[in-house]
Amino acid sequence: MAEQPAGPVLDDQVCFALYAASRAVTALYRPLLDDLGLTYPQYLVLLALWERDELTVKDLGRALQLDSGTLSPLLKRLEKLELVRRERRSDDERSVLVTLTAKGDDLRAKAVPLPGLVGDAMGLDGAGLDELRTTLRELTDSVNAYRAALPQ
Amino acid sequence: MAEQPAGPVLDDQVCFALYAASRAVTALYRPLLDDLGLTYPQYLVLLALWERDELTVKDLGRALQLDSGTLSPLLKRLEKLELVRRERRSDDERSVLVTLTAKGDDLRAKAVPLPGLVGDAMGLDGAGLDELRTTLRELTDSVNAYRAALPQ
DNA sequence: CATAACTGAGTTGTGCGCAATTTAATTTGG
DNA sequence: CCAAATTAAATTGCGCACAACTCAGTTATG
Repeated sequence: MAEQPAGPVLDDQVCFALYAASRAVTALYRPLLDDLGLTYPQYLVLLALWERDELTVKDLGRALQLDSGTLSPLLKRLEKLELVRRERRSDDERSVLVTLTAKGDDLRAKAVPLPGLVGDAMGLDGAGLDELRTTLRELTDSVNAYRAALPQ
Repeated sequence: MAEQPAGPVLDDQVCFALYAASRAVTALYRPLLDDLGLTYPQYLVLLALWERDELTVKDLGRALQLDSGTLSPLLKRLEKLELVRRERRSDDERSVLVTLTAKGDDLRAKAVPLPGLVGDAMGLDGAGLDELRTTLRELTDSVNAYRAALPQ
């Protein structure tokens, strides 16, 4: 019998592998996004807006799984960078519509090469990436369903 | 031909799937760790210490891929909770040895059920978890090698 | 129509992550 | 042996994440 620590082991944990992988990928994006003057979460917000201009803070929160406590200050910074505009909806003054400025729209072209570069660095072929993305999405859905079932 | 946004799409990105999965798993751990009075990164530090007491800050940084800017204040909080002790090494006063207190050691027993619970919530069987962990570790290594090759 | 319930943003406070800098201790080279 | 280079922690500053709370606007109900 091998020695066996009387508890969980760091390197056995899928949760740690996820945590480490996520931070490694973000760290790879960092110098690339620096050239665009963006952080990684800001880049994700712009990804959502490039896909469809005119999203409310609530829409962005649903797409990125982030709440207003994270998004409100982040969007203020993007507004200060003149990449997005924020305005209350006239038909429902509770909602804030976020739209791209011309400057924000222009940034899209500079972002096009990023996913390819990062995909290469991951050391997986197209099929491997597809499979990993599918597995991760199923895992996320499963975990979130489990979470929703737990609390009061 | 379907419409195609002239740029990267959020839901196509493996990087976003990683980011979302990592946060979902951390969020599942949160209420469980609340019962132990720990945050997720604090739990990771204790995982490393349960495996082998007596690690320097540098050792912990290597194991968790975190720098002293993150670890120093985190370890101070663990010390204030009386879960770890910190002391300079007598043979090299630059290094700080982190060791478990009895209270920190006792917490291990309460942490034993956590990985099983979280594994269940992920909706993967043992083989699926093994494969995912292997894929993620290879991805992390590949990305970090790529990063090391880039800068000055 | 009044008021209670709900909804969407924003604010506050805490704890990461990480770059950049500082300080002290050790090692190396001349 | 001493100055320069290296190393290990700690500190500072910024931007997330997220819980808890506030506030204004909207909807539902009696």
